[in-house]
Amino acid sequence: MSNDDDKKQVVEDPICHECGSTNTEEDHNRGEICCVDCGLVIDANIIDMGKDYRVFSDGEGTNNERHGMGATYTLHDKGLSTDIDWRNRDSSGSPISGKMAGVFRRLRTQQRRTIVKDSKERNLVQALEELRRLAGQMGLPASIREEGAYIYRKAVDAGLVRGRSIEGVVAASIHAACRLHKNAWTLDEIGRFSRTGRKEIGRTFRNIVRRLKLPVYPSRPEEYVPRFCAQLQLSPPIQGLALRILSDKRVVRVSAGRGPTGIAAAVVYMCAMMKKSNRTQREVAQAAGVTEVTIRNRFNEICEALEMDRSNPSYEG
DNA sequence: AAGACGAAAGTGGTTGA
DNA sequence: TCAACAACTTTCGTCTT
Repeated sequence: MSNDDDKKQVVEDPICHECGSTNTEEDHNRGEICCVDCGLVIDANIIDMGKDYRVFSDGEGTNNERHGMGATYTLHDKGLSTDIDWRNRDSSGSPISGKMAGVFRRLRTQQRRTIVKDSKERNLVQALEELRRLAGQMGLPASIREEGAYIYRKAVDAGLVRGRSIEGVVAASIHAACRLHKNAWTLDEIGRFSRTGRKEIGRTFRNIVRRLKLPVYPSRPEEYVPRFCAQLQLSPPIQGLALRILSDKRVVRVSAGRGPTGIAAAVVYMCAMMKKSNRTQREVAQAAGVTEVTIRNRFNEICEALEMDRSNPSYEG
């Protein structure tokens, strides 16, 4: 892999959760991404990567590109502290003298001691390491990692880590970040990657949401569909059909008060059937982390709401 | 034999007094 | 704090393909 590939930021095209449109627009004044078709705000608090047009001295303002990486919450010092290279070379690449090498060795030691200055910093270094690992295994985008790291810092400031494991609070922060970014993962799914169990993550998550007053809303079935389809190796048209059915008013009405994963699982099961890519209830249940009974119940309710033939469902909406 | 079906009892979280 | 409640799970016998 080339160095360029390494640095290239992977940004997924934003998709509207409301109408499924990819026709979106970034508004840097308000820091929002909006759907052009239906006006839904898809993402808020986006970062403006553009030039800085302020002028501080003569001659500036013509080339005010920002240099170096931006500040990030995923590094304990936000990536803003000084780095001293481990190679004993000067800027042109030639070796430095033995005397200077000694000076730099001592500087590096001092630097290490100043970067991690107290127990809170040490905690943060360890926690953000765990956060990177967890987010990496889950394949989360940078925006959710940042949000997770930000929430973790807030949790530390609010004294919510005391008496709980770092892993648990990190997992709960990730869960909260996913929910805020409308990309919900179940506690079970996260628990699979974390040393902490579902119950502890859930408890900590509720605590964090309450104490930090995070605007977390109940997750929606749509958020689970892409992952369930991927796990079951179902084609994009099946995923699209599932999303269309989920947005049907009759389905929304009959889903009220029900677990979103069960709804998503039933609709995915149904769409696989419609497109002749049948999956068994057990397969879908396993992918969604619900039981076959739940899928059956939701499936029956949705069929009834859409007036479908249960043994041969079809949909034109 | 595998998958689907549905009844009945058990479990864990939420709500409201 | 506790009981009531709804959603979901577990278990199991039966039916269908």
